[in-house]
Amino acid sequence: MAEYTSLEKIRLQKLEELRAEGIEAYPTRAKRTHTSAEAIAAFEAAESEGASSGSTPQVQVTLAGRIRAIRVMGKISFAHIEDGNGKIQLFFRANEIGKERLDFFNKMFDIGDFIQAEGDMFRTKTGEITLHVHDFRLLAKSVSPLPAAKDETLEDGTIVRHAALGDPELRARQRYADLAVNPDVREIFRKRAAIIKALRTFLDSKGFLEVETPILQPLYGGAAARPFETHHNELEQDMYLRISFELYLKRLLVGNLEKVYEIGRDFRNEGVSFKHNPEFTQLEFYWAYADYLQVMALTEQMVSFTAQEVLGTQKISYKSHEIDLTPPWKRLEMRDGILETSGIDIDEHKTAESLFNAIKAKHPNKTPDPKATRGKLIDYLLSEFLEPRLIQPTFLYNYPRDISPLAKSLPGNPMTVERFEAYTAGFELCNAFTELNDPLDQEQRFIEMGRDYEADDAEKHPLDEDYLRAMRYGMPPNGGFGMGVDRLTMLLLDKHSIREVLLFPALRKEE
RNA sequence: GGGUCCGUAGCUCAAUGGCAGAGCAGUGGUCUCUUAAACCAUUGGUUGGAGGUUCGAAUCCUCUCGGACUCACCA
Repeated sequence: MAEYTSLEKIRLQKLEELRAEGIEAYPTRAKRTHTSAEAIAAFEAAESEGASSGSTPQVQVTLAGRIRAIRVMGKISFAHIEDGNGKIQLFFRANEIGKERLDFFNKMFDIGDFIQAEGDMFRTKTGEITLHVHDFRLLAKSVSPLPAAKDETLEDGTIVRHAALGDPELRARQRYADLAVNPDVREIFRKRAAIIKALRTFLDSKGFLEVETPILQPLYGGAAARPFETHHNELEQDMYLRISFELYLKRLLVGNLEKVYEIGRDFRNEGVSFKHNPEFTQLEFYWAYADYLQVMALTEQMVSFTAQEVLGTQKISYKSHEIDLTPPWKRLEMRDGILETSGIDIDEHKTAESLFNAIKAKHPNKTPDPKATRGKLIDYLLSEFLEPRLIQPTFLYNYPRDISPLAKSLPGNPMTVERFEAYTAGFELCNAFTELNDPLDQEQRFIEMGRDYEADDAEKHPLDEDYLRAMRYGMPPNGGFGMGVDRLTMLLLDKHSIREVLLFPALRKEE
């Protein structure tokens, strides 16, 4: 049972008064002929027409929206309402609607209420295009006051928001309130939708088929992450929420679907941070007869296309960095990048022990994990030395085999696989490789993986026999790709926390 | 999970051991072109929660809840 604040009690009192007067506070139907933007455009058009013919513009509209500000001035009142397309001012005057109706508006309507108002458009003395209200009605009463900000329009047209809802927890927990009072937050999610649409448009245009694979899986795989576990009662079996799409999408290549992609949710039962949420949106595609170099070329096209579609430019700003997404992006072999930044040539250290000693000798203050595999040490060098310097989009390619169990080795170089990651603004954007399609090699890698993780029960990975069975039928050579859509959104919109680009990020439950 | 920091009115924020405050919002009033409207008056608090130290705690201590940043983890 909700406990009401004093402000809410006042509004509940108003609801009772409305009911007593026989006024429905939540009518079933609303009417609107124009959005705020359409009404303003219609009036401007009528104005310019009137300028040539000499007539006064006549534009009758019915608007609907949420009250954001009320200014009562004796026998007139002003209000601003906001709808999905913007704001517009309402002008109430006793001359037209009568003193009684004006008092009714002043007394019974609050910021946050939804209102329907009809009248004709005009320009106020200060030039603002405004609705001259002849009739109005309540569409929905707001019981709880919105954490409403006040917008100040400066002389140069910039809008300063005062007392805006700012508490990051409250904004995420009550995203509905955040969205209601912060138009720029709504804009983030419009752009996010545009990003996903652009990705689809791009892949569709390249002949990829969008598919949907199981989220609820009897086995999980395709990434190194702990899964969420659940249980199916009727089947009497444990199930997992997927941690990647990879193994199912590649089964489709076995089935002769040559180019497939999926955009959907992955779930990883791991830490939460500014770039990690337990559920996140992933894009993966698999492309038969392509290799990682072709995937690289497609990646830079796809990301630059998306930026162009959504932002109208390929030059973006992230934190204080100016980043140019125009292809081609820089290509840097991982070995060279690590050598340049750390002074260590990983090819000269074929074992974990040798590489560990080299790191300690060269960088005594660094603390790599002495139990790490060679691949993990290389990953450590990458994140310590190289990653922070990769500001402009860069493909880092050729990765150690033992941290890439699903990727194919370079011909003649079994220690290294054909894999790349794209880095921008110092963080990883995507991960791709020439996919391993040799069922016997794959089985061997799974067994090796099992051995590597044996000590660490939490990261123990099941061997997916069905995936191997599929692969034994024959899988075409192919290139595969995965990208966090949330991360791409952060990059393109210059947002520095994943929570800013998720409508409802994971939060601890209240109380 | 570790470290650092934060939590005060519906919102934004003051008060650093000595009477819990301001602006906005709200309520009552003046006001027929305002726009962060203005002006006059006024309501509003278990200072996240529990315990402790003290003559006295928003302030210091312990525990706890929630969050931010950061580290670890995250093929």
